[in-house]
Amino acid sequence: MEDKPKECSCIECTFKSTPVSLLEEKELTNLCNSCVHIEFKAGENIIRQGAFTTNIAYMTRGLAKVHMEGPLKRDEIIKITKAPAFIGAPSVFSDRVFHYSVTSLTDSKVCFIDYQLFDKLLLENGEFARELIKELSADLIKQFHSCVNKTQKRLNAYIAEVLLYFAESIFESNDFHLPLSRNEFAQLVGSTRETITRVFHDFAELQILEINKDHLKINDVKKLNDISRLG
Amino acid sequence: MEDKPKECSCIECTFKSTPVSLLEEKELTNLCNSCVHIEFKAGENIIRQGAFTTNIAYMTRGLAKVHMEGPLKRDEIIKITKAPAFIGAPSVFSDRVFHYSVTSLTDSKVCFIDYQLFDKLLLENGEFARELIKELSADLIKQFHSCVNKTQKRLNAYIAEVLLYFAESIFESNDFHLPLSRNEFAQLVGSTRETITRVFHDFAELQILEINKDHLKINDVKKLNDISRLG
DNA sequence: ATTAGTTTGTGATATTTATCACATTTTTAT
DNA sequence: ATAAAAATGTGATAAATATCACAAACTAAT
Repeated sequence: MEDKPKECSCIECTFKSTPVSLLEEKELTNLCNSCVHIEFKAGENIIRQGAFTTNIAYMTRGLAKVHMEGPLKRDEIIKITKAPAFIGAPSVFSDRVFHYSVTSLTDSKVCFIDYQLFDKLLLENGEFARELIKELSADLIKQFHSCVNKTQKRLNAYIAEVLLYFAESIFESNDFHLPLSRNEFAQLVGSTRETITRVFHDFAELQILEINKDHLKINDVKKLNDISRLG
Repeated sequence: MEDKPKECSCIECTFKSTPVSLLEEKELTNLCNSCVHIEFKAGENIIRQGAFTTNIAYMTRGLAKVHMEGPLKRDEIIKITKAPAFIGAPSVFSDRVFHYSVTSLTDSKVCFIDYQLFDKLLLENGEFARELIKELSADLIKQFHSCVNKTQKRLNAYIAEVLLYFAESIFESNDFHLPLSRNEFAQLVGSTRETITRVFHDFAELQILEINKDHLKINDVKKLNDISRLG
């Protein structure tokens, strides 16, 4: 182990994620020296459900789907994650077995950090630990919300919500390329490919949406919002 | 602040919860001196959605429902929590506003801990922080699972799963008093009062369940399990 | 004990969404 | 460029569950 950072992109991470920005220089150096950066192409599997792990995976670039094989052996997408994010955190901290898969939706970059070191950071740097607690807490609450909304809303309302999520939180634009197939979108909202087709067409007919393959343009955010809230 | 514990039930907590058991004696003493124990009767509201908070709520005895008003203004029950548990943790750590309500289902006891002190413990005691991270992580994964199962299974299968959960995890007996009304049970599984009645009767007809008001007896765990896994 | 309020049960019906079958389009590989 | 494979669109139909309306049972209060 060396005592100063080599050419290592961990330094850049500092500006991207609150937890990492709290590390002291020496800690960051250690982090740099015991992590591996790997690039993934769109569609590649980053984390595989059922695998045992001793690494913390920190996605520094790209978009990924977090998905899980359900009891009926069909895949459900739990959420869409945008870098930067600790994509494997809850699994590593609970029992070291991944309970879900993560697959990249765009080209992406993931930094695998040795768990031993990470654990040491947690023990020694309270602020780092606190930030991680904050992130996990926020994730948990988001999860509560999306589960409640999915359960309570009718399908077109939940689809409207997810479309707005893509526009607002993922792409920050009302005009974007949906990084999911119709089938994957169905897995995300708990429906089927055919029904997604139909709802998208309904939205297009109502002049809310313009659809061209995977290119979506939300023309009427207000109406989509109304559907999301009331429909 | 005094420097030795008064008659304070925090000491007992040590044996109940991993995070608390990691505290040093002095830390535990401080905890004792800055927390308030409150008892709740069955049905009383412990945490109210929308309220601002500066306390960590630690339930030391009893059973509670964690519930949330959904977008259609109907209540959904997110989960059933059994003491000991940090019932408000994720909300306090993210933005200090409760995103859900917690209502006791049995008589229960809750310890409200000042957030300032709690935060200090987190910063100074890395192992305590790590345990909290573990708990939050495990909660998040449980949440993923229940959301996927609820989405993917048909209703009777998910109801079977929830009944088994009560038997195995909450009461550790196949013979118990359901602490929820039909309507609440419906809110937990995402259905309606009427449908719960019908499914319970179906299970009774199949000799799987004996029902007498809120007293349930699971006669055929194996069959209920089959329904949960495949149905 | 009687009444009022709440919870539960039950049948008829409506609604939503899945499923199935097949056509069409798009993508990928040769 | 062509064939094969994968993804998408579309109508007809089926299945699951919600909704509605009302009856019955239970609970709590006077």
